[in-house]
Amino acid sequence: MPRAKQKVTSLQDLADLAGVSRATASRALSDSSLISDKTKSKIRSLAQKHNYRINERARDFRLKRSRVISVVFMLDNQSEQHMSDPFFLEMLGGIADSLAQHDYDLLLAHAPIENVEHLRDSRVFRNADGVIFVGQGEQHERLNALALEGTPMVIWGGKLPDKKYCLVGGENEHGGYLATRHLLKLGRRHVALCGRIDIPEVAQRYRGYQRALAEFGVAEHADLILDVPFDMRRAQAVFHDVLARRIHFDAAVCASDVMALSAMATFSEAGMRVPEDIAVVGYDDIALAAYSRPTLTSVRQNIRWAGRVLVESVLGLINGEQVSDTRLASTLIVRQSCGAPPPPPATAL
Amino acid sequence: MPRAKQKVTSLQDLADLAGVSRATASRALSDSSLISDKTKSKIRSLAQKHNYRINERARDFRLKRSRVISVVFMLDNQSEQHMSDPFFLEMLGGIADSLAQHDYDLLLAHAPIENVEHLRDSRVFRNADGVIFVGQGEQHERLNALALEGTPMVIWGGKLPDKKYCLVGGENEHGGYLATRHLLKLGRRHVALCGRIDIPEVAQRYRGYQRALAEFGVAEHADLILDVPFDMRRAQAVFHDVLARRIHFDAAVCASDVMALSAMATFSEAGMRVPEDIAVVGYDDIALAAYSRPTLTSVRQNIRWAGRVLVESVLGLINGEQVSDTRLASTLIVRQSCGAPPPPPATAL
DNA sequence: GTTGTCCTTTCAATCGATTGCAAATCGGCG
DNA sequence: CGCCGATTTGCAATCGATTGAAAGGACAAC
Repeated sequence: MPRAKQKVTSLQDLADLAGVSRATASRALSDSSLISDKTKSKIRSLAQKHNYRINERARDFRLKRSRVISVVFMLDNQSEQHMSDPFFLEMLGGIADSLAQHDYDLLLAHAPIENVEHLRDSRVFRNADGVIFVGQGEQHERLNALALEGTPMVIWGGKLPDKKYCLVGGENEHGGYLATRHLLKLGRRHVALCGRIDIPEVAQRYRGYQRALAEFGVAEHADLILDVPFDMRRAQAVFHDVLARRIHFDAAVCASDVMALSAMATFSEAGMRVPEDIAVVGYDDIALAAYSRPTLTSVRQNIRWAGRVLVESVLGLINGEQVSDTRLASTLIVRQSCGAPPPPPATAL
Repeated sequence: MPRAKQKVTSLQDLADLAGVSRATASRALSDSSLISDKTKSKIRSLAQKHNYRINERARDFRLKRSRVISVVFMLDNQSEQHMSDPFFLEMLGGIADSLAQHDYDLLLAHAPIENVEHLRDSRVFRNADGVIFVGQGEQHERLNALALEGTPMVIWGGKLPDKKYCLVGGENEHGGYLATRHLLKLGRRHVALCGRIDIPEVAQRYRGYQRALAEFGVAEHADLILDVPFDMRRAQAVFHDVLARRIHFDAAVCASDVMALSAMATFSEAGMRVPEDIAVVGYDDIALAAYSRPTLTSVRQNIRWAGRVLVESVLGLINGEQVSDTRLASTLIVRQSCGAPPPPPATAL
């Protein structure tokens, strides 16, 4: 009958109850080999009976750790911070679940892709044992500098030659290749690539795009490399502009599903038929992609797994382990019709 | 020239540097009236010069607070936790921004709608100064009990008569009314209501639905009240089933945009024309709603503002203030065509 | 010179844990 | 009984801040 007479809140209370010292109680609970089994079990059962729970904040303070990991989303919008892509939610869900499993808290933050410097002295770095960046933006150099300062740090993004940080990323080259090849196989010969080439992940997909073109003997055309931002509104503006400039293309590889949906809407708005006139392929395979009309073909990466890997990598760094980079597989999901493939594994939080 | 000779990490270091005691340094930094201006400015400039930052964890420990607010998403899926709705991301973004502004951390968690009990003894409650619940699920009683235990707690949801907790919610009755009236005005007479009536928010919208029907002299039909879960996959199954049962309806009010998109896809998959045969109205007005074909009419609530209000309410409770409930306005967004209204304010994180 | 007042500053306890080292206890053996 | 070594437990410092109470100093009045 676990009925507490009076609240046992501190280790001292528990120790008093057991008639031992605080030190003994502490060691008993942490299963130190210094304590006899008899004492251990006595203290443990008392703790249970009085519903004692260690004050984690006190312990963390003493041990000079925080059990907090900061998660920084790098957003490509200069002025206002926008984060409307379900991709982020899926990634966040994967990270959050995994952190919870390891008894870590998560501190959510965002940074504009053009400057992470202000994070250095913020809670993001000061109050956390480690940091996960989602996206590199254009901050490669600054991220390198931050990594060298010692805070354990892992980044989701694309590999750059001189990187000093631990990286987790998808097979972007392969993904770009798959998407492009898919369209070429369908007979398209004027395939646009939409995204910001100065973002490492997109740059890699661009290489895959080039490889596919080469394989099919199709010449690359500079006009078809479109600098489209991830932000929905601004993406739409760019697509409008592209149409206005009467650039001729019959297919588009987009850097995200949201971008693809945005493209599809803009194109059909302008009177073109999708996919008859312009076929579109997205990236990420978000759950909603299955519900668009026409349904969206997309390159899937296992984002939830990516979250788990990011967490395990940063915890490894915290424990002083040698952590190597990880590359996650990319697969092309071709959707025939809405009902056919069941909606992809939805984002669990 | 802010050049630190040796690291000044603790208050003690700073005090030594200034030739005062730790107590004086502490008071100087917190602007206590006990300290003379001269001393204050001396200590402050020293702190600046040596780049001293207070150890927040130590302070929080001393002050027995955590500066963490838990955010719990209540999900309606029994088995696996799914959270694919961009609505959550928008809400989370609003909450996260607002918490950051007040220098609070956020601890992300989820709970199945059928049981929040396990949270009681988890970090969610033990390590946080307050808790925000997004959704009530079917946990009204348990939430009441938790609220009475003393942890500051605010809930996003629908008002229930005997609630003991602080509530923030939308004008659900009005929203349901607007959506239904919109369809009735278009001449539809067999309007289905899709959602789970046992969830308070949906129950309120149902009342608005009834009011609109009554206003147009349309009889309510029990067959048209469809028990559709929020989860995309399961929603789709229900819509399939409804079609199989040959229930006749020419319009649907859905409890979320994701549900509406799911409905539209299923219906057109089955050969019906949307909106000619079945018109659909969603709820939340997520950014992607503007990009669906046909575009989705939806009821908008200002979710980012809701996040801010939730945060301010829970902080108010923490400060011992009397905090009253808040109701946010709902407006119907009728979309004519994709490009016409610019995409709604995207979700900022 | 002594006393009283007011303004500053310091002393020292405290929050709840961990841990190196010293001390106590125990059992066994000469 | 005394001693020894091994095992078990306790002492006390420590992490970095806050804060009530006491002490110190300056200055004016008596």
